Amino acid sequence: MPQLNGGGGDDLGANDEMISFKDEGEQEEKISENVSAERDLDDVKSSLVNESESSSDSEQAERRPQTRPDTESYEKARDYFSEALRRQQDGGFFKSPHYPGYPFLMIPDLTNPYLSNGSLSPSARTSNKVPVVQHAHHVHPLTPLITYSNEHFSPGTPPSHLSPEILDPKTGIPRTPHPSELSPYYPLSPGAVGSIAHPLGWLMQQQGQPMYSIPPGGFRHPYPALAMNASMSSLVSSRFSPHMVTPPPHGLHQTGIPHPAIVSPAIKQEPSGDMSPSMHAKSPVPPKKEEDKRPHIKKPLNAFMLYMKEMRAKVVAECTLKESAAINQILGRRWHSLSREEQAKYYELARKERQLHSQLYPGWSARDNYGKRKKRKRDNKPDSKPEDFSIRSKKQCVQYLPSEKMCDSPASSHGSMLDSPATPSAALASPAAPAATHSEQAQPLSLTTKPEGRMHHHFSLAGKASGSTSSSSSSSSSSSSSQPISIPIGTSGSQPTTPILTRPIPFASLHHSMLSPPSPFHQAALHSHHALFQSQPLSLVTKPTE
DNA sequence: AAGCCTTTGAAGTTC
DNA sequence: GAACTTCAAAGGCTT
Repeated sequence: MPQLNGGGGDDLGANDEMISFKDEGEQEEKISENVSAERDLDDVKSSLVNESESSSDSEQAERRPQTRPDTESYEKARDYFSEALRRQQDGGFFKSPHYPGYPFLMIPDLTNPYLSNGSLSPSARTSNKVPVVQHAHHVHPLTPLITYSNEHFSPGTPPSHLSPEILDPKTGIPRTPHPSELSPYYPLSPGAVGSIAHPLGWLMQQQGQPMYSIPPGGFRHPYPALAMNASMSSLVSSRFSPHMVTPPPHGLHQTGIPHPAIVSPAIKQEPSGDMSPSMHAKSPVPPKKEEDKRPHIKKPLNAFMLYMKEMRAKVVAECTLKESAAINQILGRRWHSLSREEQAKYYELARKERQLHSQLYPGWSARDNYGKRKKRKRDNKPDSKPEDFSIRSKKQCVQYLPSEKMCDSPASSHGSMLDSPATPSAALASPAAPAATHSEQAQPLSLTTKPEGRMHHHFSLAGKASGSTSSSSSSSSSSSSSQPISIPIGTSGSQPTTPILTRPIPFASLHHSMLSPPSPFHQAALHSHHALFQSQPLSLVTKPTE
């Protein structure tokens, strides 16, 4: 699969673009971004502090220790990360790649690829926690889009693009590199497969982790029948394991390489790490098991998810905050503050992901996962009135921004929309994907339309939707998603914060601005606007701005 | 142990 | 077709 390294195809261009290093200006941007991140963090932190303050002292006493266990390792990792950052800023050897983490160059994933499915390690959750910072710690600063090009890897291995075949570390037999080896995004499961020299093997070894194995005889493309172009193969390498593709009649799939997008329910129940690798290698899906036992094929990640995956470690490394919810808020804001070009890259990646996913799992549909996740029922009164919201939600919201600022709020919304890969570039971002779906077409604009829609949802929630028990969760999520700037305070339980609010962003104007590329002036204004916003605390909303 | 929280986006379902 | 819902990641927190 030589093309993995840029064998050509339209992907290459995109990949090249994506793996290109940032220039000086971008470096500066990064730095300032870090600064703004600090502010973001401060915002969130302050909200957390407030939250803590609302809690009893004893609660705080109990909580703090809980967040300390990793402190030491975290500090170390942080130091390491800082060092890496410093190097980046020095413009030296370690320069920040455009997509430091993408595709999915998350070390934790490496060590626990599909840990989530429990196939490899004792506890996905546990194993995932500590390394949060280890991303920074172990992600080689020179590892950009591995998926698209692994040439940045393997300090000790010759770049595969130099030779289509690589030697099997075990057998010494030349073989074609398996996609999985090329991209750590979807790291192989050490337990599932023996030990192959992963491009990040040096890292793995560094951690004392087992290397990935390959089946005797080396790798072969598991799905020869699967038509794949260069772009696909590159993605396949990272994200979608062939497992779920039409089951190979003769077991080529028996490489047993777990795919990140696949989670076997059965396996999930089996957290023990003593599961024999062969078990996975043989057949991830017991023939007898049916529907419910079918491996769970995850949805392809959307642009934001890709962005989050890549940036999470960075944000986490920048602060001591580890709560994903808080981190996600920051990331959400950052996402909106990204330039449309930057977002466009992620949209493009997401588009490819979807494309690849659809080709790998032709029969798969999001419907397959629909309603599978068990939701804890909450005691929201089905017949609660809209007003009940404020009453029901014990959490309070802090107003972070002057009310008038809320209007253009920013960073999150306003700016984002303007900066987001709006149409024109949207075309660039998610260009007429082959068979572009309606959703795809609306994709870049969704940023704009969503808030409105959700607002709707929110209001209706109070009225109609509130009736559904399951809606509580989603509603909370939805409502809050429409106002990422609102942070709940107070802890009383997990009652969803239902800050209703929203950013009164004139849809029409937003839409308009999205339809027409921002002028340089506009851009400049936006940037200053972002700067302003970012220097401001989160804005709040406790009540629906009906 | 399972689910919540939190984010955006895609795609599902419902009306 | 609009509105609403679910899931994707992640990890601390809650139930």
